[in-house]
Amino acid sequence: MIAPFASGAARYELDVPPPADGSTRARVGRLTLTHGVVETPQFMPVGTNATVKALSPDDLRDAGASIILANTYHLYLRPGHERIERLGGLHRFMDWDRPILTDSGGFQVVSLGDLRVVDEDGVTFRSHLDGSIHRFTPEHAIGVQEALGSDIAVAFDQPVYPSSPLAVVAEATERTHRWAERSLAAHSREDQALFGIVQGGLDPELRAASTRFIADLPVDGICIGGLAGDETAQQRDETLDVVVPLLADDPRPRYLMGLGSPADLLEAVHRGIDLFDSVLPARVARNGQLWVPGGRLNMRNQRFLDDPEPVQADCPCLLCRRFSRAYLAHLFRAKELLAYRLATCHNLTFTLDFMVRIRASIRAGTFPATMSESRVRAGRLSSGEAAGTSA
RNA sequence: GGGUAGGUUGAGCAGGUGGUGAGCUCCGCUGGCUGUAGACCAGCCGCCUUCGGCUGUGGGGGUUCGAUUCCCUCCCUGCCCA
Repeated sequence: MIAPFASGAARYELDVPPPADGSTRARVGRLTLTHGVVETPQFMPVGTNATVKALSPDDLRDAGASIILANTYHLYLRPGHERIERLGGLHRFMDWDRPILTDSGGFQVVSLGDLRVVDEDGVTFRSHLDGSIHRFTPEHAIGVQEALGSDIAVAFDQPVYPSSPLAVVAEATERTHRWAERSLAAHSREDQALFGIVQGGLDPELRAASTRFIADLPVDGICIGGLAGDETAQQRDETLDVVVPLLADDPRPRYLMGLGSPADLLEAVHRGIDLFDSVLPARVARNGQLWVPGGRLNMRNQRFLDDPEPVQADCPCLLCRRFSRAYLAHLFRAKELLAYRLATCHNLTFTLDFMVRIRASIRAGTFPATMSESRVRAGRLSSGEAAGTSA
């Protein structure tokens, strides 16, 4: 049994450790933060601009969100972290009183592409909003996050696409390590946890080295970055099978950054991941794709125009309680704003309920077998492939 | 009734003054989206047997080797005047 982890701003306890038979690395835990408790495995909806697009805080709560993610880079540029601090901090600003994790802005180093230049000290980039020039260093990224007042800050890192050449991955990974140390040194806020990020691309040795390096730091949690990119599912699984076993006796939560499809969540929980975030359920919802047990519905398809049934009969979300598929299909065609809210409510409710069922299954000692419905959909969890047997 | 401007693929248009009109935007159809520059992007969107072929510029007729273009006539629509 792993001893609980505790720092000034975070405490992590395992309610259900992974089974001794090695059939799965899945576990249930409780992460206690300044603004509340997060049960793991858990999914964090992404609210980049201090809002989960299309939803109110009440909608988020109704969907079952216990922690959300916000973005350092975006809030620094607009409205400005100092303004948010003056206005009482991020929680008060967006009226969300549960935990918030802020991503450091490292991901934007990749996603903004040509707008930035990386050097050893930090990143110089052009604002995507007005073209003005800005600079982020590990110290600055931490300073912004402390001003925002999130429950969890994340070290400034330099992710690269998984398919990048090994030399590129190696350089970015080593720089990420130096930046993690600087992030840690710069961090001072007692009521805010700090997570470090493992990089290393798809190379097993780089990944292992990065895992050891980050795990040796006194951070409050271990992020696994650089995935959810252009890698295959198998490459992702193999990478997790390198990282997680090295953390087997580590008492801190493991956070896989950027993954969010039901199949991906299931697979990664099986391989020992505790926390997730992704824009996927919210983004695909806005684009008309609704997640239901056993598959997905594209509400733009004309077959839904006369469909009086709810999207998912047993779903407690605002959409499914009160409206038909036909109504939602109409709203999407008319580009009515309610479409985006209702669809996002549903997909986040679905995703967060999926995590509830995963936790229940782990508690019952039947994971992943009782998730068989999803298992068929995932098509990847075979009995001979149990995580622990090969690790 | 007179005058005038028009009639182009579901809608709205562009273009075309005798030498091969399938171009655009909507609408529509189908995919995609994973630490959010994303209520977005991509493909298709006359017909067929689709690396090609056929049809198509309001209807009919005429001139011509060749007509969306020139001529005649008819129909329809907007506006102005009676």
